[in-house]
Amino acid sequence: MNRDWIIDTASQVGKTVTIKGWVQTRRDHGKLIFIDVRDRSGIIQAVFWGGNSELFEQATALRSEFVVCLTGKIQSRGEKQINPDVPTGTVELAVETLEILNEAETPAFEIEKAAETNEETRMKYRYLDMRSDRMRNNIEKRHQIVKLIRDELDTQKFWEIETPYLTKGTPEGAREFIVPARLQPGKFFVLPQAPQQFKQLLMVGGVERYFQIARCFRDEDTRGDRQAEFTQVDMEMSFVEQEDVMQLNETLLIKIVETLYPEKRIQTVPFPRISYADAMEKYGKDSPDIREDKDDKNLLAFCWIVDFPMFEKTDTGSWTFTHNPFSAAMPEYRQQLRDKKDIGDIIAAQYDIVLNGYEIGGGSIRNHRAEDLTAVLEIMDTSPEKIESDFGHMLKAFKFGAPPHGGIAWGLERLVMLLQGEPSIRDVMAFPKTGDSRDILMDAPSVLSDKAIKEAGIKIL
RNA sequence: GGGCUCGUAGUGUAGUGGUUAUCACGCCUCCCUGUCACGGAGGAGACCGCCGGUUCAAGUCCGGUCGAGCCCGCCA
Repeated sequence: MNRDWIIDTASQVGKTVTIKGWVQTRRDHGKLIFIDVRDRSGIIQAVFWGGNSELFEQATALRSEFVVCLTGKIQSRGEKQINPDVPTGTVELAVETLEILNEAETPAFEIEKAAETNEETRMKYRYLDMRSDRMRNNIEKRHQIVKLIRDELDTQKFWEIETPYLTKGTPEGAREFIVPARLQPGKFFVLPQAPQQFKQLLMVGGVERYFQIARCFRDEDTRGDRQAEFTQVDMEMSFVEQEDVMQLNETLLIKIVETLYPEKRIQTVPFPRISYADAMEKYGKDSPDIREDKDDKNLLAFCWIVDFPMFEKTDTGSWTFTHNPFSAAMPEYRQQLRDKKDIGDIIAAQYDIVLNGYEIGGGSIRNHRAEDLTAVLEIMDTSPEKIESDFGHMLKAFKFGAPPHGGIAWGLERLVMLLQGEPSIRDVMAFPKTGDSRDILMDAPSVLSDKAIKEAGIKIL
């Protein structure tokens, strides 16, 4: 590829290079023009000297965000001309040729001032926002975190497997996005709120160790730390107990911080473990912020929340699960679950990972025996017909030699948000949605044609 | 479903119910050979989100609406 990265030029004095990027600023001194050129890697000062040359005339026409290809020689700057604030501040590009690859209208906001610009404008012009240091750094760091996770889980013998996005609705939990099934009029797929059932079926399938960087969809109201569409680092393992899952994940989180955020300090290692009851009593929430100094930008206080009650009473007095129906009881409570005795006292083999007051993940050991899952559903007074229609496929699968298994899922954006010190998960997503889950860049959702609606087999009320 | 905050040139903002709506950045023209937040001179750009009401008079007060954000509910 015929281009040199700007960041590399700092050590390339004397070399003739080809730089491609965007014009960040222009400082026109009449017979001397400086152009700061930006690519993904950095910024370099390009110099055009005087007179009436054709090259100089071209440089006069350059404006903010023009896309250019520059060739020339990297030269070191005079001592008084060094800019210590820029990585390439000791060198500059003596331009020999300039090609304008594309012109640009005046940007909707100054790229260098994106941080002060209204978020609505930033989202509408996300492709401009992304050119800012802040957003580029967030996107790059997110990539590096995901890559580290992939590499690490690969060495731990995990397989990355994609599970369907067109799937079956789940009976409880978050409201789901629905997708009309054209070939089965009147029937619908839903988009998964999590790959939960599929990853358990992978365990039945003998995969043993699975992970996925999985997109999940929940049609609920949003928050600064919740989007309708988000990404989970989802994993599941066979032949493990709670301790194994927690250890592996703790090690992985520590490795991410130590490798990619060496300036940050983890408050306590191993991560403290707090029972659900203690967390509620002491902090009033199950995602406590246990930082000693909440003003310390480099302090990361991880903790595990454990010993969740398996069931809680609903408003109507019946039992419901606190997490999901697939969670198993702690080993010492498994007989009690089958006997359906003292239901409110049963502790689940369930764990949440919390960072600086945010739940960044949660998981459990699952019921791998059909009778245990059935017991959970019966405790909740689920009718035999509903058990069969909603969970029959899982119960059936479990009867064909399902291994003991368990797993966890992280909210990737929340983790990246906290590591990057951003106030919202929108800031670590390339194309986030607004508070009412609209995409103001693409203008979605949008009205469909009558033909498309008819083909989908649906009617608009 | 509910509560709260905000909406003024391209961007960020100032603006006691009273004349021609403030400032900075950006933009345009001209000048400038070492700037890097370049500098200098000049210029354009707003009908104050939208609709209605109160008032002699509304950017300012009231109601509604649209849009953005925060929070509660919700998020197995």
